[in-house]
Amino acid sequence: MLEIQQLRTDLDTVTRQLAKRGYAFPVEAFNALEAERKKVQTETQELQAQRNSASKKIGHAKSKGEDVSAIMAEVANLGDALKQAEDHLEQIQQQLQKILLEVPNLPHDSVPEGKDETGNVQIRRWGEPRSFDFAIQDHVSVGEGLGLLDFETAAKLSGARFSLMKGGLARLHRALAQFMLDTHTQEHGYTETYVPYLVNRDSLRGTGQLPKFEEDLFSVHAGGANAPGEAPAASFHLIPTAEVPITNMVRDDIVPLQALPLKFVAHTPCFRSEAGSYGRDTRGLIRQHQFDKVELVHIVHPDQSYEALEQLVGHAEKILQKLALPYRVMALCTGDMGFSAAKTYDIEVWLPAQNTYREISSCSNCEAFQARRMQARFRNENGKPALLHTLNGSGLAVGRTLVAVLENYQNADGSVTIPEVLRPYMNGLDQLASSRGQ
RNA sequence: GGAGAGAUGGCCGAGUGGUCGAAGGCGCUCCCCUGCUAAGGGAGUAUAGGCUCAAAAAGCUUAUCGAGGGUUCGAAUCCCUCUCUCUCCGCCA
Repeated sequence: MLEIQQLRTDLDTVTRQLAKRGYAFPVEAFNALEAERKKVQTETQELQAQRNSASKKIGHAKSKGEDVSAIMAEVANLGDALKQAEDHLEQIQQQLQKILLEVPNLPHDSVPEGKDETGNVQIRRWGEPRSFDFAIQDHVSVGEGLGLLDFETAAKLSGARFSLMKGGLARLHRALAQFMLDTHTQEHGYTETYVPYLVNRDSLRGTGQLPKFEEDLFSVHAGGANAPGEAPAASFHLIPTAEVPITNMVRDDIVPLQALPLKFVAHTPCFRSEAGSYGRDTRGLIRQHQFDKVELVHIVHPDQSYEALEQLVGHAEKILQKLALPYRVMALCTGDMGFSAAKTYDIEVWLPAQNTYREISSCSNCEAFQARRMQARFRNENGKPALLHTLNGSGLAVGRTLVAVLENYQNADGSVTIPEVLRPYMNGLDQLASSRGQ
């Protein structure tokens, strides 16, 4: 959410900035509502002041045993007018709020301008893609060839965009998550957290998924999807990312200055409806309704958020470096950034079967955008509450990391070498060999 | 699931219709006092808005006592709904 003051005083800048990311701010509707709001709010508050002072007088008079009928008469007609004014004001403010909640964040000055992903800018590249002297397979063929990856059964259990892993592959998946958690907690100073996978609507509003992206979420209702008479507010939503529960830890809080920065990591499943992505990445593990992710969140002093963003990306990169997986870091352009982000780096890992780099992490500084929605504050140097800055990034998407391992570490005989750093998590195993159902 | 109790400022806690944004205490800030420390005295100490203003300062004003609704000229206080916490019972991984 943007600052309403900024919209009132500097609307031109705001609309220009938003236009960079392809968002047309409804200037006229906003200005009309604002003018109306100002008028009605003043009226309402005047009426309230009248009522309050009359009521006070009645109180005084009564305590002295005086007659109050004269003052009562004075206020008699106030009620209806006041009620009407209050209702009107409420209605206007809801409309303003609706506009505000759907406006994306302003891009930081350093964000390259562009319309879509073709406008993203490569910042750096790490590692050299391995050259293969045999015909490579994609991760699906590798996994199925090993007998450890089974989409057919997953489809029977749930449907499309679900997966089933077995044996060494399931273990490798777990090993990756453990390895990531251990690295971030032991080497990067994150506090490990275990968080709810079902969250309420306030949390989703706080991080920006609601109200605009409802169709991307799965929701659940106690007692079944059609629980009679159940209000939508009583429903839960499955987290699309651990960013939601972790970041909302500080919602409605005032964090002491000396507690900053807060750095949390969590390994959670993520659930996405993938509405609107029909036909994209239908094969394999790349785009699933359910996937695991190790998420990093920073809650920081506003002066430090850009420094924190660089650190955050570095922490995610570290995982790929340890796994010796080639990647590149992209600065997303204005047109490709997510709703809440002021600046985003994507990390893209090399997938030999696709002969390209694919997103495996997205690290964003949301500045005060989420904090304002969440009323997440800290007590600043002057002892005054001020909005925090929030950042989040994948460190990394576990399923996609598994894909990268399967493809980059595959061998001619269909086996997969297990990266060094994962072997301690695999009971010393050094490769996934063609399974006879272990 | 059943029965009961509760939710008040940074914290504790008083307050059952009127001068209450809220006693008192703790904490914190500033000042005074005191060889140092400790103790003591005084003052201050919520948040988010709106309006006036070029702006700041300042002033005026509104809202907020878990959330939402209602009664009333007036609600922390009365009524309704919800959320959460605690105690006991039941069930359960």
